[in-house]
Amino acid sequence: MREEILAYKRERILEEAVKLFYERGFTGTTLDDIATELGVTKPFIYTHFRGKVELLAALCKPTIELSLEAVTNAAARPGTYTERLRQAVTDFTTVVLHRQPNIAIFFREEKNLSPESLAEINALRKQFDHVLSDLIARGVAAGEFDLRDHSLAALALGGMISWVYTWYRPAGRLTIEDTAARMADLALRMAGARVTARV
Amino acid sequence: MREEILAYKRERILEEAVKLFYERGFTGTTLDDIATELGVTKPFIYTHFRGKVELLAALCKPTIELSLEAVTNAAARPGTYTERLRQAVTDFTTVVLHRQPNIAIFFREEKNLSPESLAEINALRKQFDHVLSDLIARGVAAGEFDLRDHSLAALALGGMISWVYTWYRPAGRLTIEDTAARMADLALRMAGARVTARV
DNA sequence: CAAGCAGGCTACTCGCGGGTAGCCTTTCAA
DNA sequence: TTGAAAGGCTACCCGCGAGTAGCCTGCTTG
Repeated sequence: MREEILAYKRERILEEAVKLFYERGFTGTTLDDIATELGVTKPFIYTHFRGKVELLAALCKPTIELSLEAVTNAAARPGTYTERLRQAVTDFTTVVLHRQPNIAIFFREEKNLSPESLAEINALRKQFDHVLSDLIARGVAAGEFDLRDHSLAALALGGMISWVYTWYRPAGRLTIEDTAARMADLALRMAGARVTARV
Repeated sequence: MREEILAYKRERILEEAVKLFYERGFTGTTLDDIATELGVTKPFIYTHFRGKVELLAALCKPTIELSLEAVTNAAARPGTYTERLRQAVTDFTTVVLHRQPNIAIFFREEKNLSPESLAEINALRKQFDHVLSDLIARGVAAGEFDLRDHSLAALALGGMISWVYTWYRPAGRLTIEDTAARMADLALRMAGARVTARV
């Protein structure tokens, strides 16, 4: 019970930090701003986090982990490589869109992370690229995709999807599900997969 | 002559600012850092720029303008839409890669721009998306491309290319020209263009 | 009811860095 | 040779915000 309350407080702090960092930037947000928004004072935050940069890491890392999991699980599931890639892109897009602020903050505020946190996160990103690239390579080997440079394709594909954090608007004409599905169609087409819908 | 020297000094300041903002971030760089790197002192910078944020705007805006010009010129040139899209993607990628630090700084430090500068730049970006989206739409209408949602395709395509600023390494295995050419191939494939090379 | 403690707040410190006032030096013209 | 202006530097100010010391309150337990 006490543990749960502690965890809840942590969550609330992070929630508000995400909102403000997203709107005003990391340096544009003070700990007092966050505290005020929560109806508490600055020292309260220090009972839950070591400092401002730890806050930043705590809101970036789990999101990158989720992204990695999404593609890893999709790549490992049974089925054709086409199906797996569709799943990977769909799930990754979904993560990006559900965590849009966190993703945006990470890419913008990378330089404000501690070297240690950044190294950890970059290791995850490297894995991410590897898993995706590998999935595509196996699809090519199986004759499902038509590509010479699977590494480049993985980067292009990862970029196309990551980029949605810059333009997606929840109030816009596309839902998260629509967007994810269409990204998957575009991705399969880019990979040169045989059976593709008209996007 | 005096004008030229003035312009040269401005350029040198910007050059060093780009380098440091790229490596350490906008907030992580002090005006003293830039001055020291140039072998001058802080007030020297103030004889050429109003302040730190003006420096930031001065190094972002022209780069976005170049990007817009690249796609605008390509879209307006004669030839098939396939040729025009290839040109647009090639040229835009080339701009991004030649101005990689500037592009990176813009996307990271957007929140540190003055509202006025940001509004100006965002107007350019909106034009950019419109030109690209329109080019694709006309290609579809002409039967050259096969897409239902040209706006989404433009965003996906723009993202795929913009994203290269995050991963391209000048010392890596691909030259700027190679990268641009392959991006163009991927883009045409994504657009569903008829004649496409194996990427 | 007293003692102790957890949790949070008030009220500070202090370094950093953007921005500036005013001086000094060098150059050029008369 | 002197005067003046341009260009840059020294030396400062000052606000801001991260981080902290120590107090206060109210709840729990004996």
